[in-house]
Amino acid sequence: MKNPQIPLELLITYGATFKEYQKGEIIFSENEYPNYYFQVVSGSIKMFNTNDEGKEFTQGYFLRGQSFGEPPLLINERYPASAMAFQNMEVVRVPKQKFFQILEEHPQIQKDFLILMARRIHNKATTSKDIINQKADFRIKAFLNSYKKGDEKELIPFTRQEIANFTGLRVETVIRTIKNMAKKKQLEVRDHKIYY
Amino acid sequence: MKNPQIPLELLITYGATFKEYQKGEIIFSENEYPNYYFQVVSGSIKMFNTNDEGKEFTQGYFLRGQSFGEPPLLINERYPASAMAFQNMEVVRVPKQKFFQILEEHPQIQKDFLILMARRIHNKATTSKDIINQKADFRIKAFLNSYKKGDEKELIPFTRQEIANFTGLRVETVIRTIKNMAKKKQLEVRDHKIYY
DNA sequence: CGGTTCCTTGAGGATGATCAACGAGGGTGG
DNA sequence: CCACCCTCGTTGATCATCCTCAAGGAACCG
Repeated sequence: MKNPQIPLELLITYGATFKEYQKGEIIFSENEYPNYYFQVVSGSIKMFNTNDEGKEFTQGYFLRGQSFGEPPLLINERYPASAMAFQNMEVVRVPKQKFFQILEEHPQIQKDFLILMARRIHNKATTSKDIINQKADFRIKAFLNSYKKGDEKELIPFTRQEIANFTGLRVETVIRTIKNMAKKKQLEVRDHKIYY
Repeated sequence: MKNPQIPLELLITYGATFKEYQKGEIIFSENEYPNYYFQVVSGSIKMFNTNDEGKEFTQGYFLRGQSFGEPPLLINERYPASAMAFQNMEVVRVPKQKFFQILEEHPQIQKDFLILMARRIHNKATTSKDIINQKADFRIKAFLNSYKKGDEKELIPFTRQEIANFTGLRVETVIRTIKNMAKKKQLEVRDHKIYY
């Protein structure tokens, strides 16, 4: 695990336990009260909401080394979204009180969390403005840009459904829009795979 | 100023300066790099984005005592949105380096900021899910709920345009939807004023 | 090879956007 | 006090984008 939010060894000294999840399993659900601090050991998770009509909205993905679900823990509120294993994966967790204790006893870690939270807000503000009030192709471009690593054209490892869930669009709209973008040379589709 | 994020006296010992803005004046703009830590002394500000077609999206309002624009400051990034005086108002500000110094020298304040950032994320996650993927009346209800203080029916102090900017809708849509909600007794409109 | 997941296409529909006027109320200066 | 202006609210008509529904097709995996 590279650059874990909190080193595993440290977590272990505070009584951390490890747990495996199969792809699709729920780690916690919207509206529950948090009891643990979580970190991804391997694999990744998806944070998401489901609306009245069953349509899903993806708040974000969390990869190996990243912590997730801390804000509600810090402010004693219910989870605003659910967390699901996006692949077979492993998490490490410590009980709430232990987490607070870690923050107290390790000022540098507390500071790291302040920076992390700031980064998350920045991210969410950017994502919001890129989705709300924007046309389908703009939303998709914003998504692709944010998940792109380098400058070269690269394979986008998300299904059209996943892109739809993240951008607040429907699969069919994503398919048609992407086709259009390909026609305008804004991206490439080879073998149903998207390169951007 | 009640419950200011950082007490004014303390800010002053770190060289804070005060500045007044007229309603509509810009305090900082999207894409600029931050140089100051800001706090509202009186009045309020609006954080917002403008899209290609000039349509505005309101990220949030910040009232007296609240700090704003800290996340980009903490992570050395550009502002993702602009800040404008929503009324005639006053801010207090300290230079970036002084702000970091305050955090270093006052652990309790650093902790307060961690909590504050967590609260903001929680808020943004909630707002996102209430806007993206939702129908007009749901968006408006979510907005009204979030800005409502008590349990009694109360006057909503926002224009329809402001509601539109916050919910990602158009004024006309807000007007028509509110009219409809009034017909369904979900709120009241007397003298053009909204009670909810 | 069969099942599962993902992708695709077309037709039709609905919600919200756009455009163009106009109305209402409040404040200001003559 | 009245006229004017400015901001905000309102309405109707038309339009566009995206959604919905329904039906297959393609790719991949065990």
